[in-house]
Amino acid sequence: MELALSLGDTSKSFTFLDKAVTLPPNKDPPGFCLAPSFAEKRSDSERGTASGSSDPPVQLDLLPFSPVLRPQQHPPSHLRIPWLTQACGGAARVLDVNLFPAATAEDGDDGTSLSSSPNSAVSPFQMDFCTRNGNAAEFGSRNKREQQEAEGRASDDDENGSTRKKLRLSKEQSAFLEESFKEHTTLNPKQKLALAKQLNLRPRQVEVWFQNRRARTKLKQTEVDCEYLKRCCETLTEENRRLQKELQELRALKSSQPFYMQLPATTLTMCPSCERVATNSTTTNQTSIVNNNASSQIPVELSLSKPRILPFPNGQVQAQAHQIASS
DNA sequence: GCGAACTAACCCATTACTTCA
DNA sequence: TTTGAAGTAATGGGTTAGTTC
Repeated sequence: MELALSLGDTSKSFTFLDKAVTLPPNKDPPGFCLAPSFAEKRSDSERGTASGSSDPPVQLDLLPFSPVLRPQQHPPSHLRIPWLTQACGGAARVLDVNLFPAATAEDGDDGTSLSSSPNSAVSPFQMDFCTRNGNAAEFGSRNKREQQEAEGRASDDDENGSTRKKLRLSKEQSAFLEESFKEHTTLNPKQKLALAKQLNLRPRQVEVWFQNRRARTKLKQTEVDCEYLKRCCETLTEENRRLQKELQELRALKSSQPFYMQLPATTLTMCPSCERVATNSTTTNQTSIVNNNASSQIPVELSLSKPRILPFPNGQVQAQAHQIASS
């Protein structure tokens, strides 16, 4: 897979709940957005809204774009991200929480209730597909095993937990969570509950999925960074090798041409008219002229950079060189 | 105002399980 | 059929910040 890392301002396009998503309509999604930086702790207010971070985000573009759902194409009509549905003017309808008796009874392991809050983000969701009592067939392409898992999920959850059951999320669930993650990498409690309800999962599962997803994102970012630093290191090593070689050559040149040794100057320039070399000392701020008649070498700048011919910077220096040479 | 206790949310390392070559 | 690697859901501990007393 080809990876491309781009740094830029991306988070502004992605808002939460109250603003539309500004994905280009006929263009591929902007890739894999990493914002905010996971190296930083967020304040609780930021956690609560999952937006409004003033820190410039880091965008990681993973190419080719992973085959996750696009808002225009996916998810299917029965799987709408609540905030997207609301923002994009989808056919959202008021959710009657009484449709989810099992959910209100269960309501997740975090002990929060979502049934009665008038401000709950749950209410305007389009909830066409499933309820907590496990009508797993509505996930469409879910296979038999997944259906069995979904049907047995509630009972498994209520067991004493002696054995750790690992439930595989269905493709639709994963895609839906992925799409949500693209919009915001953290969830507030209401969003978490809403997602859990829509996906027929426990809030804890949604929470864990987002945690693991953030961890995977960070891991990918680390790999990209590592690769980038590796290339930087290789480039610098090569550059260092080249400079060392150049330094050796210059030292050899100096030893074979002793007159260079007398020069405190770091810059040698040649007067194009008299063909004399002028040295511009940076330490003494004094210009001296060396007769170049017997020398066949080109004037060079004695530095650790690539040697190059130096023109006289201006006529004043050239006149000064003439003056010193003639005196 | 200050600090201890509590809580919630998160990150991180790790485990446990599933899938696939 | 077996097996090891990779992927990932889940767990537990630690940290941080907000709230309450």
